[in-house]
Amino acid sequence: MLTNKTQTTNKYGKRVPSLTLARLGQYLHFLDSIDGSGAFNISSKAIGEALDIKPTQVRKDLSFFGEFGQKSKGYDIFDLKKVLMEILGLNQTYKAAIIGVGNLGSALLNFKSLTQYGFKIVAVFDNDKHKIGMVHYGHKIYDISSFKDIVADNSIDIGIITTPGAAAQTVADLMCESTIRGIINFTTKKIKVPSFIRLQEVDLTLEFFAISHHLNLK
Amino acid sequence: MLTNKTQTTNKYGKRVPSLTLARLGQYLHFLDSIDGSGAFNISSKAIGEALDIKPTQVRKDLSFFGEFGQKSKGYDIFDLKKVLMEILGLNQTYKAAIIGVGNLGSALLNFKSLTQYGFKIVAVFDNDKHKIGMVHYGHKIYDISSFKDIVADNSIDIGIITTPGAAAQTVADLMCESTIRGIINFTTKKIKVPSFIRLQEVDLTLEFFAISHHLNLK
DNA sequence: TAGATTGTTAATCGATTAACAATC
DNA sequence: TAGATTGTTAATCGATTAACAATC
Repeated sequence: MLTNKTQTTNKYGKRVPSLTLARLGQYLHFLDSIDGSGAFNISSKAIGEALDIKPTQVRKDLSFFGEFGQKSKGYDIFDLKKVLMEILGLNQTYKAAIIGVGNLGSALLNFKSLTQYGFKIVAVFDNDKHKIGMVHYGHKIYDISSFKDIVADNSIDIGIITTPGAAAQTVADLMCESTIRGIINFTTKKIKVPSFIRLQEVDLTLEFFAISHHLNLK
Repeated sequence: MLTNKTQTTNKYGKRVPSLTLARLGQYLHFLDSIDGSGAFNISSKAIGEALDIKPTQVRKDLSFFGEFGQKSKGYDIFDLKKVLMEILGLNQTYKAAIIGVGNLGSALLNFKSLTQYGFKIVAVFDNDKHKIGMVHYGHKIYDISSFKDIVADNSIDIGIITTPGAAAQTVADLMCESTIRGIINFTTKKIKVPSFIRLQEVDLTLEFFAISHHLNLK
């Protein structure tokens, strides 16, 4: 979940709120969606209106990284997209491994947006004897016991945890001793990792709870 | 994504930050995980340590809704679970519809945690002629054109959008004219809904961007 | 009693936003 | 020039946290 808890520091040493980071991603999505519509420039006002964000917030977010606009013209769509992709580290590709080939793991395996932005799933693991060895959507499912070797051989950057919650910490520990430097945990169990690992916890049930809480008030 | 943007008001009229709401869900998950371990009480300190949250934050979050602890003892695990479930509206069941039977839609269809907490998927829709009529994990896939009737007949509460982004707003509009009062949008396209609808936007690519941004700095 | 732990107050911290000078 | 829009400053707003009295 993208909260304002974790912060990063940009290349100039400035602290960047992680909510800013989340919004930069939204800006990129929006620019992608209007690209090719004929317009060349866009204002912070227009971006803000589309995304329900104040224009000052848009400009402030960008100001952490430089000056990219032109007074009275706004931002060049193509240039801003390039800038955002650079900020978000999307000017290179990343190798990811999925651990836990359930429904969610399979969904991520086929998630087109990931490929589009340069995230490549290069290995898939499970501990279920019935699944190991199977070819699943073009990916051979490996035994979790061969995790260390395969991750090292492929110098994998990102680990995706889609196991049952009970296995999350064990899997995370395994990842932390490998080349993996970023982890996305899709289980409802919080995990602990050393500070040199970037961790994103994505708990989908919390999104449903926010809805049920709200509906229940009525 | 659970940000601190949307707020709700509790039954006493107090404003509740939505980050508080997200944490309440985490507390519940944690209590679920230690339930049956033999302990009867737990302190805010212990909850905080497990979830990497300050004990004062835990107590503050709970204080929006009442006083549930006992001085020098902490909280009764069973009682606190009950309280959290009530706050989160989990003392009843909800009927949900999924629109878009791709990989993510299928994953949610089989998401055990949802059933566990009382979210029941009662109808599944798509606009793909090849999918319509098929029985998918026990659910017949309906034509999106029959959406209005089926949602009304089943008085569905929650709409889950797992279509391609391009269809998100159209689908959302359809939902807003139905009995649906809560929407979860899994596409990367932001949608607009009237203020009486609770909207949760879940953009999974943003979680990957947070990782790539971080790895790219190194 | 001493120790543990609550609930709440007040201080601090950080993020958002209004205002505005600069300028294309 | 007048209008549009930037980048930044300073004010505001809101969330987190330290401190502590209360009390089991």
